[in-house]
Amino acid sequence: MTSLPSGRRAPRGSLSAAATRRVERPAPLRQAVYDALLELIVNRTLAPGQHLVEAELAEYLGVSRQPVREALQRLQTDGWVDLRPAQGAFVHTPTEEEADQLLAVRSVLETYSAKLAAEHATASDVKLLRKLQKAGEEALVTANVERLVKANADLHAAVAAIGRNKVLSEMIGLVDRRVRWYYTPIARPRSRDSWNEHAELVTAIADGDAERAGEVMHNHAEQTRQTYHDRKTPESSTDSD
Amino acid sequence: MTSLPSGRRAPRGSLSAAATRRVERPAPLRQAVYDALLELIVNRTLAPGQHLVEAELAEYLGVSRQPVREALQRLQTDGWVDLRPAQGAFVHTPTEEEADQLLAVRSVLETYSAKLAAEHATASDVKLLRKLQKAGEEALVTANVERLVKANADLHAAVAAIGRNKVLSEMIGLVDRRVRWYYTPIARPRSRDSWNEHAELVTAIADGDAERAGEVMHNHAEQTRQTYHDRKTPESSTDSD
DNA sequence: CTCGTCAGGATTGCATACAGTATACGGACA
DNA sequence: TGTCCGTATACTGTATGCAATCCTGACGAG
Repeated sequence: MTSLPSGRRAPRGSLSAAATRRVERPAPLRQAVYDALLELIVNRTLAPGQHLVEAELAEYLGVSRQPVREALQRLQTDGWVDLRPAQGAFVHTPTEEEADQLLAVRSVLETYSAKLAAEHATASDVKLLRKLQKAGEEALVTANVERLVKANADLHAAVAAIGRNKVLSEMIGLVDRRVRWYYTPIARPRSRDSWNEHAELVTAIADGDAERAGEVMHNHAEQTRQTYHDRKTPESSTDSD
Repeated sequence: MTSLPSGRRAPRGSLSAAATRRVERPAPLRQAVYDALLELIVNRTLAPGQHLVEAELAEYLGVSRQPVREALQRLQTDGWVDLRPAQGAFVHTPTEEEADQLLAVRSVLETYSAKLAAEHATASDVKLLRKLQKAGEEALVTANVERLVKANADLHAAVAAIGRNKVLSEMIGLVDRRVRWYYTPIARPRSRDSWNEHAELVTAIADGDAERAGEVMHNHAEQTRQTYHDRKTPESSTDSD
């Protein structure tokens, strides 16, 4: 290290360039492991209820047990796995009840988020929303499931971000990801309606109409909840919410 | 270990005694460490911004670094410490902005919680609430800060539990603890008002009036938020919310 | 006097080793 | 044949060791 060019320093330029966020930190291994395991859980490679053996995961990922354990810790507090003392980690099995409760909480948080967004939205914020809305519509016509899901997530995340409440944003992010995990594989015959509602939402936010934005989002979320309950017909389809 | 009386077995008697919950599991050390550290943070023994050195904590608690690390992981995801890669753990320093955002989220969650409670409350639930309310009133007249804080936390937790939404309860628990951490040491000149509002709340819940319960709780939470903002007079006092 | 460079100590991140506990299997006895 | 018990195995929980990285402060050049 004695003769290495000190490449860790921030690039030259005015200090105001700090808008580019912090310098890239060494990226701890546990974070990578967390992401990897989460991906495996969400895409069902690791099935709900499955017993996760630390040693196996460690070998599979090419690391030692230590970072795996730390990742499992976080996965537990985020609700993705259950950690039973002296027995190990199990992929969380969502119950009917829990899914509904989660959808209810999501509804409340998203409604508030929409209100805040309507109060804070700037011109460029609206522009971004319109762009995301457009991306969603396009994904809709091409029937690209992958893109639909992503577009939906992006839009909701953008609304949360506009609200300027970081605590709320993080919470919504967490809840939304779990909702998608429960909900996506089951039923989604309402992508068309969903994006119409999104359009309404964006309009309300653009108008700065907090009351209406909250109302629209509330209905939007409750529709999703309803759809979840009505799914006794395992009709395949692609919802984006 | 071969000749020890098998003292871990459940006491003799009918199996139906299982109502006493599960057998005490080996109680992982990390949990104890988590609780210990959280206590130290909440009571300000570990000051905000302070650098937490793993080795020191380990020695202080009489364990190795491993369980300390795992506890720190959880403390991070719960928002109590910041874990900077390759630098270590620092007690989280709450900003003005963050505290307000947290209070806002709390308001939303608690409002919903109150509505649910009004819809689900049984006779025995109401009885419990009345008991907790009474405990609070007593703590109020004896001006016992410790008991006041606890009584308040108990009441809110009970309301959340009555709502029968576990996801919501957990979230409220998390948020409330952090709110108390930020808020308690600063200003609390409204214990009297606070408990009057509690009384109103309990009544609304007992009547099964969801609309009103939500309204009361909303005002209650917003009052707290307001008080937080108005505290430019660091007048010592004892709030319970 | 300011800035760049570099050694030294301290601390984290990861890997490995050991001990304790839970589950599974197999044999003995009623 | 069914039940109970003892042993074996597998896995988790905890402890320790080592390398990489970061921060501090001092020294020297401009």
